Amino acid sequence: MDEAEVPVELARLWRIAPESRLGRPARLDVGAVVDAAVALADRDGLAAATLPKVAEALEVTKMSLYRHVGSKDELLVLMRDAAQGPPPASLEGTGPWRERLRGWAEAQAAVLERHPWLVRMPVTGPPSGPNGIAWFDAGLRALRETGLDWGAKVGVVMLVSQYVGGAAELAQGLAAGRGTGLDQAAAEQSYGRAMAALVDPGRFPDAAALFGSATFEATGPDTGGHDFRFGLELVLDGVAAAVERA
Amino acid sequence: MDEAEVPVELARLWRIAPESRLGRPARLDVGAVVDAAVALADRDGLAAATLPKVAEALEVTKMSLYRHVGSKDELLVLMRDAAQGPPPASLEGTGPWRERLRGWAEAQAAVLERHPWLVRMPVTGPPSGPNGIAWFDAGLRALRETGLDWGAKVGVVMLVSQYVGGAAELAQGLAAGRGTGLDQAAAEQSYGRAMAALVDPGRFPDAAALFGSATFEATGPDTGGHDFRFGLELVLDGVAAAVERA
DNA sequence: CAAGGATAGTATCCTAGAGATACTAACTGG
DNA sequence: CCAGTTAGTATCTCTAGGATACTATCCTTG
Repeated sequence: MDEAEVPVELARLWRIAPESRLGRPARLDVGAVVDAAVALADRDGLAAATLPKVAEALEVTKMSLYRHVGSKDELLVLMRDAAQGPPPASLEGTGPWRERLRGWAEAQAAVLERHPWLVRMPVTGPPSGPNGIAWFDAGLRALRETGLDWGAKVGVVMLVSQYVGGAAELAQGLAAGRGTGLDQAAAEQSYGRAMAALVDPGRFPDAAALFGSATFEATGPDTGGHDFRFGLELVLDGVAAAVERA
Repeated sequence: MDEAEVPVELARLWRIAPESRLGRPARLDVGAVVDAAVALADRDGLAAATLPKVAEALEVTKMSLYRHVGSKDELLVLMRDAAQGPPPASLEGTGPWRERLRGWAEAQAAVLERHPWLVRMPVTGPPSGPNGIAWFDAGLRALRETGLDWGAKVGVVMLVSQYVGGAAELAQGLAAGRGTGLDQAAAEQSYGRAMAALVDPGRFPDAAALFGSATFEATGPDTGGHDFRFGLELVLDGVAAAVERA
């Protein structure tokens, strides 16, 4: 635990305070800045979490934020870890790996529903914050009894995580379209109609058949959840095949 | 094929020219703008594809671009479709669905390698451009003989596509870290060391065990390809389970 | 063959964000 | 009480996206 080797950004992520009692006492700290930014993103989307707006929310000038976060990109990393939060205690229990991994995926989906902007955030690398690590750890723990090697476990955890993120992104994409008078049904109908006009059955036989089918007309609000389950079970089936092989 | 109902942005995506011979003839067209933007993104990343820079590359003022693309966001959509290009002819052949879907995924991975910035582009909805539709169509065609219903086929195609994108994103994230003198091995070693210092085996037993293992030290340049195959086969196993059920 | 309408491209403005620099303010320990 | 240390401020620059009002160039029609 030699913390001297840890770079500054990681120290901030893990909230390792230098504990210096010198100089002017701070009104702000990393947590306050990040919380304010997360609150803004929750309310008005990721684009609203700008340095000027965060500063205004904290009643402070923009530049003072740089005392605590280093850069906008670093703020984004901090925001992700903070918004994720720790994995819920309900994942602690024991049980068959499939149930546990399913629960893990659903818990992550719940987080993404609470903070929709998390989905659009660029992934800059492997998890490195305390909460990111905690989720990662929980995912690995679900696979503990499977006999998979480390590489496979990592692959499985990232695959499931990717799936959850992709599904959330898709759900959000479908849910967008309201806002300027068009409700979701109208948006989808207009998409379907335009596609029907553009997709030539000669060039794109299968796609045209899809758009010709009733698939894009009967999508109610519950479909998202149903589709999510379907894909998740598919992924879990794939994991099961790997587990049986090991 | 009533093209009157198609909104302007879709008309531009599909290159449906209004064919008006009136007025001053254009030096530019949608294709030229998009190609220039793609070239910039290929060379210097997505952030380099700004309206001023595209305009400079075309020796034209920034504002003239708005005659052809409508907005920056629309340009991004156009760029995606253009960069994807049509799916390769090699996917046309027939064969068992698993081989075909695998080939489809690999072809898509190749596109993402050629245009790395595609990975980071926000997904704004279902595919709507000609190339996006063509890829989608090819994916559906690979599943034609599986007996899956439309909803399942769509889910499978999107799942595989998501997987490819996620894997590419991960590969890029790992490949970043060079640039300021640190080569990849050094970056990974430094990441591993910092994590080893921060991840408390008491709080995060499985993650700590992972970082303690040799997993993060033995990753050569070929590992990406290997991991990609592993995850892809996993996904295909899941699809196989769904196909057998149908 | 000249208007005049239609379209392409330009010049100039504004807003907003990220960040650099140089400053002032507040505290603490010698 | 003062010198060093740290927190927050004021002001400036650069870059980007976009709005508006203009000029340039061409085709068509009278």
